[in-house]
Amino acid sequence: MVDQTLRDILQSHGLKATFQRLSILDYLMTHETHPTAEMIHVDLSSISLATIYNTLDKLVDVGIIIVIDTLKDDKRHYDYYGEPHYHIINSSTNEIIDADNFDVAPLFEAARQASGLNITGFHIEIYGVDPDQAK
Amino acid sequence: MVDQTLRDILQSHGLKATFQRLSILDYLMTHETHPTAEMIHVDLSSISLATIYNTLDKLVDVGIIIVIDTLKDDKRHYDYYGEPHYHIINSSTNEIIDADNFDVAPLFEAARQASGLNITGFHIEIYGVDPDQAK
DNA sequence: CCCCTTTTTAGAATTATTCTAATTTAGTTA
DNA sequence: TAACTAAATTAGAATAATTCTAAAAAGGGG
Repeated sequence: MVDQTLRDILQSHGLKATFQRLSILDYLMTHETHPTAEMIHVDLSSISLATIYNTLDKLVDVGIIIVIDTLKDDKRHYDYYGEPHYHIINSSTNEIIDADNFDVAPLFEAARQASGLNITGFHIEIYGVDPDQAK
Repeated sequence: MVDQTLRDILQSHGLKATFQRLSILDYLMTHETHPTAEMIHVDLSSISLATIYNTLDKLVDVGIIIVIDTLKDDKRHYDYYGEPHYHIINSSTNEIIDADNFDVAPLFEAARQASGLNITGFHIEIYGVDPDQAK
C-alpha cells in the first residue's frame, strides 16, 4: 500500500518514518506544483512550519527531493525527485515543467573531464518564453 | 581601453554607465570568485550595499551576469556571463568551476520539444566530489 | 551646460529561514 | 509490550539576506 511505500522510501534513506515526514513526502509526490515550505504549510497546517523546513532539508540531504531556488519570488521551491529530470521554466509565467527527454551522460563526461571530479548529480534549468509572444 | 569596453557593455544593454556600475562590472569580470553582494561590498566599500544589490539585479536582468543560489550558504553568488558556460560544483568544498566544453544545442532542442517554448537560456550545475575521497 | 529621468544612498523594514530548548515519538531491545 | 534513548517535533524568538523608502546626486541627450 501507499503508506508502506512511503515508509520504505524514508527508511531506505535512513530516515525515521514519522507522521510528519510521511505527510510531507506524500504531498510532494502527489502535487506537481513545486511548492514552497509555506505552500505546504497552508495545506498541512497541523504540521509546524519548523518541521516542514526540517523535513524538506532532510529530504534534500538524502536526495529524495531537490530545491529550485532560481525563481524570482525569493522562495525555495521543492520537487520530488523520484526519477532524474530537468526543469523548463516559462519566464513569462514562472511555470516549471519537468522533463526527462535528454541523456545527461555526455554532459557528465564533459564535466568529469573539465573538473576531474566524480560526478554525483545535476540541476538543469532551461528558460523559455511562449513562442507566440511577438518579438 | 578597458573603461570604454565596460561603458559599451553597459550602454549596449540600455544601462547608464555610472561609476558604481562600471566598478561592479569590472569587479565581476576580473574575479573568478563568484562573489556575493556582501563580498563585493567588502572590496568596493565606497559603494552602498543597496546599490550593489540594485546593480546586480540590473546586470542579471539584461543578462550580463547570472545568479548561482544553490550553494548551502544561503547567499546569492554572481558570475560574469561573457560567454555561455555551465558550473561544476565541488560538493565537498563548495568551489564553483566554470566550464564550456559541452554543446547545449541538443538540450535546447529537447527542451523545445518538451515544452513548445522558445528557449532563451539555461542554468546547468553539475555536482561532484573529489575522486580520492574513499567510498 | 541644462534638464529630466534614472541612479544612488542610508537606514529602516521585511520576511524567509534558522535557532533554541523543552516535549514527544519511533523503533529497538529485553 | 514495556522501557529506553536517540532522533524528531514544536512554538516562538532570533537571525540575516534582501528589499524598501524617499531624499540627494548624477548621466547624457538636446
